[in-house]
Amino acid sequence: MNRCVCMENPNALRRDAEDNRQRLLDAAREVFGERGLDATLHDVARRAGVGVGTAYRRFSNKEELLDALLVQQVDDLEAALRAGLDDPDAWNGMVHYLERALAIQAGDRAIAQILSGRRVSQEKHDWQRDRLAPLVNALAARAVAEGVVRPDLTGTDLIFLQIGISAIAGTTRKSGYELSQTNADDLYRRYLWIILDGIRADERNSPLPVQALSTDETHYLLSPPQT
Amino acid sequence: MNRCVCMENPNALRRDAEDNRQRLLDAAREVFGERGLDATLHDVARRAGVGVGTAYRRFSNKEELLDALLVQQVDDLEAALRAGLDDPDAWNGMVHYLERALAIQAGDRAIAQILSGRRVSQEKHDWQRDRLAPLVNALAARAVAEGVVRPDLTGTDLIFLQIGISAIAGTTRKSGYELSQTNADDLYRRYLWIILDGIRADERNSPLPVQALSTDETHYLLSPPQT
DNA sequence: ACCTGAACACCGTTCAAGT
DNA sequence: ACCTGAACACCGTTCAAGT
Repeated sequence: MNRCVCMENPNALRRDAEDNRQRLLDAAREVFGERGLDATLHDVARRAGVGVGTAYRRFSNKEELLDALLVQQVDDLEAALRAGLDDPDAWNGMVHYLERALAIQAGDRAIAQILSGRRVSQEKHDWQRDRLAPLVNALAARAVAEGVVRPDLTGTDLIFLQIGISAIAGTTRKSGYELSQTNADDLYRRYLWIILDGIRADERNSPLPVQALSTDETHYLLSPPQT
Repeated sequence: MNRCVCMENPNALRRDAEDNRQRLLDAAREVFGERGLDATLHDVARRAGVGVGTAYRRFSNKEELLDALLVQQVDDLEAALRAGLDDPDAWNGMVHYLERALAIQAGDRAIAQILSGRRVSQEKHDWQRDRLAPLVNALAARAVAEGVVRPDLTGTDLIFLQIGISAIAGTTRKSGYELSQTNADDLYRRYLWIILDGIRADERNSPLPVQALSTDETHYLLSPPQT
């Protein structure tokens, strides 16, 4: 019996339930990471070695489970952002953040699909505004202040550009077969670097035709109120 | 009776069948354009005013129907490419092509979804290689030859960059509600222009970390042999 | 409390029955 | 020939029955 555990935290799951929850998360990360969002909850449950019903007892639906995975990724992104801000050089910090963020996204098919347009959860996306947004904004603002990027660059620009590159990475992600010399898995970095050249401060930069979105508008766009 | 028609072209569909085919294509363009790839064939058939079975008599499956829509879009893209090549100014021709191509893609949710990563048909994608690829390659090669873009730019780069921007457009495509001042529908153009600055010839351009893919490799990646 | 798997609804696809 | 819609399989989700 685990009375003490219960007394310490009355909300804690029973140990077997907690085990199953973790097993489901692990299985989900594998299955969705490999096969993308179209993978089946039946498959996830099978890989986790539990019944489908158990998945639905721990997560109210498929989206909730994906959301839980997203939260883990957001932890990683937050770490990457903080590392970027810690870099004494504003440009290097931004570049390293983008490299790291995209490596995370490119390695997980489901994440890439979500970021490149497929809606998932409508709620719970406070994460972006509350946790990541101030950090990306700071990263962009510092680079602007030091004059290393074009003066009209914003944090939301970085988000949208990440979305674009992530879509490219999702397309080039090899589905099993080998490609001649070039490693297609890294191809997205070519476009990251082209975009970095477009971001860099340069008197030849053209004035942009459309204003950037504010953080709130971006948040609203990426996770609109439920239908 | 339509004996003459039959004699002229023995493969022609009966008039009612041809009508239904067109009705299905129109309905499909509307439904998929509005709601994206997740829209139902039942819905398309209903909007077209025919039974589901009819859809399956004209198109062997959902992918085939989407393919038929793609073919129409490819006609438009080809026209945009030819117009770009006809422009006496290499840079303007390329920019106008990209603007036009992205306007087409941004206006259709299904197209944007397809381009930003969701696989559709495995066959029939000879179109890209056979019809569009030589034209994009020529557009890029001319700009390189005239020294208006970075010397390492290829036609396949334009394709992948389009994919990225298209993903951004798909994300910002408003789903019904208004956004303050900025028109979110046009936001993708902001990123097109940032990318154009990254593409433009400039001695400060950084060497790219990854080689471009050849046309054949790109084709292989975008429409691999069947599983 | 929690677990399981049969059962239901929905959508892609097929096919027997109609014209 | 072509059209139709009921019918089947598959996957998301629920729930009665078991521990």
